[in-house]
Amino acid sequence: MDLSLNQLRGFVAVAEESHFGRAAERLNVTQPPLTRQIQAVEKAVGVSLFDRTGRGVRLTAAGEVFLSHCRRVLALLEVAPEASRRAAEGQTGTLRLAFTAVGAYAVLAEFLTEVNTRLPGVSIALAELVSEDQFEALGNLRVDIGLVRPPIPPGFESVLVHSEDLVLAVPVDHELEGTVALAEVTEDYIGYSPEGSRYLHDICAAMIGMDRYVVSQLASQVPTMLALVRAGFGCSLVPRSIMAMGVEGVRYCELAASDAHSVTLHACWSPDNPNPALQRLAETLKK
Amino acid sequence: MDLSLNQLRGFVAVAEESHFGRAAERLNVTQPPLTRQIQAVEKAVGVSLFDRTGRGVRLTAAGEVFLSHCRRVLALLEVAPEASRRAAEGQTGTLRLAFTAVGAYAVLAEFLTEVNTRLPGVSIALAELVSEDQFEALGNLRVDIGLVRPPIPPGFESVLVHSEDLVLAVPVDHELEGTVALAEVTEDYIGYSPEGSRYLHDICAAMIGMDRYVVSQLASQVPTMLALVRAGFGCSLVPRSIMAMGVEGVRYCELAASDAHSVTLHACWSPDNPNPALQRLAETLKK
DNA sequence: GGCGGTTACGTAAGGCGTAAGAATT
DNA sequence: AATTCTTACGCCTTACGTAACCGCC
Repeated sequence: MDLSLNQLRGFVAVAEESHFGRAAERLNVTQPPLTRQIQAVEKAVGVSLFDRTGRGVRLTAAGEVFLSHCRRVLALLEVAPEASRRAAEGQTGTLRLAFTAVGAYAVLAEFLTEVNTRLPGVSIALAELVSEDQFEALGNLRVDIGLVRPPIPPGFESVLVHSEDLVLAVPVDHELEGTVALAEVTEDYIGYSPEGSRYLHDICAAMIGMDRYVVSQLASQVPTMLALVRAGFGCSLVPRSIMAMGVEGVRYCELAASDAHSVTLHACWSPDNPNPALQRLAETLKK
Repeated sequence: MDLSLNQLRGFVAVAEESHFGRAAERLNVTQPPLTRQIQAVEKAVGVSLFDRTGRGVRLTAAGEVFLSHCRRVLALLEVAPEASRRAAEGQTGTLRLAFTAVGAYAVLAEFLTEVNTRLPGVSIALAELVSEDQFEALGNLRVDIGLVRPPIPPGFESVLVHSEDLVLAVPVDHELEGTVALAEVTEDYIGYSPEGSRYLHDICAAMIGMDRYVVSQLASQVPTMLALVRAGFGCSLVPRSIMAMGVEGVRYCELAASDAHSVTLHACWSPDNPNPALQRLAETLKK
């Protein structure tokens, strides 16, 4: 023998009314079904849940406990469909967001507040991944959306999230000042790793030329690069937003208009991803 | 249309197996019922809970949310009978305990640990009531057990919880010392209220005689009485356990054996009270 | 063509309502 | 005698299983 929700509802009604007749009226049924339901529940639970007092009934201690369980069960079932529908519409749920360390600094905070505004109620799970891993995770649906730099492989959708130009990071005691042309620079360049930061590596290499770009160190983490700049190993081209990091011992020079080059960051996702929260976000992002 | 527990169980099985066939096998049914159950659930919830992928199925975001609700519902129902049975056996639940302010000091802490030891898992709700209100509350079943002083009205069960003799509280600078006889005392006595502390009032009045007992003040709260003793309004007979309060400006004299009188405190309850925790406690107390 | 999910139909079980019964006040 | 819960019985709804059917790799 097994419990049914009807039996539970009957039990709750009788418990709240302390009276089979009134409970039956409330449920729009006759008394006999209620009697049978309560009997079945008591048999299933194994203890008596009511004291029959002659003029009405009264919950036993076991009945009190069972009642609180029933209330929670019924309340959960009450809200479950609504909660599921909200999840289906992307108004709730979880969005798994990946970003690159270098890209994160410029826009992550802003992007998070943006998402929070557009998708209130959706919680966000963060993961720092290099671009290569991001595309794999996006394809496997282990991540819903990524903040990546170009090039974006075929089969993904994306929108431009941020664009900024590059500035020249030099040691504080460097002789160059103000707006500089790349031709004026005589030092080596600290380069980006062609694996970890393919996009920035390629752009910088194109701007400078590989002959001067291949240097003592190839780094992919911007803090590491700035530390090398500070230590006098050379200078480096970094996204403007990095200036906000305020690294001691390093200052930044604007590039002449002819040398200026902007780098972009894109939000990227798989169109196959069924996460409604993503779908909702994608719709608003594409506008 | 309404949800049923069978449908929920079917949904959970399919969700966990990602496969109608395996889920059916696990539930010892054939596939068609599962199809119908899932369809009914999806219709009731109003959204699609699975993506049918051709080789198996996959939960949608809404399905994930609904699944977690179902799991909680089923888990609650799983434990509900056991929890109710434990409550019926008095192994869990709530015991409402009343006590008098004057009686509480001697034994309440000890009695609480006693109850806690005998009835682990039972939580205790405390209420301070004067004896008169206690008996009413015990009769109305608003309280399960009370710590009262005699006399105990008919229709209640009780056991002796504590017995102690009375000592004489005098101001620190009083001339009497050591063991004293009541005849040696020349001061007035601070008396107990015949309403609030009937038992102590009657005993003290009998020990001392009403002529010397009727004094400037009638108090029922022991701290008040001790304050009056300290202020020099007289002396007072108090239960020995009050000595542990360590009231400044008051000291205590033993009474001569001929004058010694013990006062008792009883745990008292209604035999009609259906609270299983009380029944269990009563059984162990009576031994 | 096989695997996996869906639809159709017959049968059996479960639950409701009406009516009559038992117990307590 | 009246109120309240319980039991008995007939009917209907619901839900299962078997069998046949679609859709996709």
